[in-house]
Amino acid sequence: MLRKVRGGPANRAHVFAALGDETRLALVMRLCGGESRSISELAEGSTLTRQAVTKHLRVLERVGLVRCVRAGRERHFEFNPGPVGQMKEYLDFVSAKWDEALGRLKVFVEG
Amino acid sequence: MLRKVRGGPANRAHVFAALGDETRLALVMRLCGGESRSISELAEGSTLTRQAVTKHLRVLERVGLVRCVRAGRERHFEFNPGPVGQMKEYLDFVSAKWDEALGRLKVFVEG
DNA sequence: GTTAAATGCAACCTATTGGTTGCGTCGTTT
DNA sequence: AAACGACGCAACCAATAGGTTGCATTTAAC
Repeated sequence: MLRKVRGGPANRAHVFAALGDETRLALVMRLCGGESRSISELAEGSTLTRQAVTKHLRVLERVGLVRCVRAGRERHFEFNPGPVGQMKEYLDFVSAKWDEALGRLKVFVEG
Repeated sequence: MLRKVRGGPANRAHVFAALGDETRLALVMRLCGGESRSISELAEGSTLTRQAVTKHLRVLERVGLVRCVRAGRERHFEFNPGPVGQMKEYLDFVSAKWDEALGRLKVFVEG
């Protein structure tokens, strides 16, 4: 994935990297439905260990894609949409730059 | 990044993982401007070796974010917008599901 | 036909990932 | 207070990522 950046906040690459794993993608899919879940709940359906799921949740939490709130002896994780917006902004920028380039090419070809 | 999936086409996680690296993010930024560049050109501005840049380009190529066309003794890499669209679709789906959940919550709270 | 440039290929190295197991801790529950 | 449930922490492991170096190959240029 990514080398850890000492103390730095999550940059774009880290956010993309956080989604660059099937397990974490599946976790986000489950959590974006609105209901927050405990670690054990999230691990229950999976073939993975609870600790493995915990590690993935931490990765998602570091980049802000999920946040965790303590509830008694459980930790409930819920989706946080902020970074998704950031990613879309980046992708839109790339698309726009590409479309603009295509536009220039068209003008050039057509005279 | 991701364990290699034997023979399978690039799934969503692989595409996100491909952007989960600062160097590759920078490469995409340079290439989405429209002009295709050779490996040496792309390596020139970088602190990295040509071979390192080559490896990153292959990662981007595997998921379809760039494609390569041979031109004499050079290989020119150009941006390909397809996977960006796929990523946006996924992110839009997640956002929509989240907004829908918020909507249900609002209805529940307001009676 | 040499030479030089752009690239391919393979070996190698280190740090990180993704996963496990074992055990300690902290709240709940009875 | 004892037992159980959800969790944190640390050690450990195999595989991969990211990077390097060295050398062979192709192609352009002189």
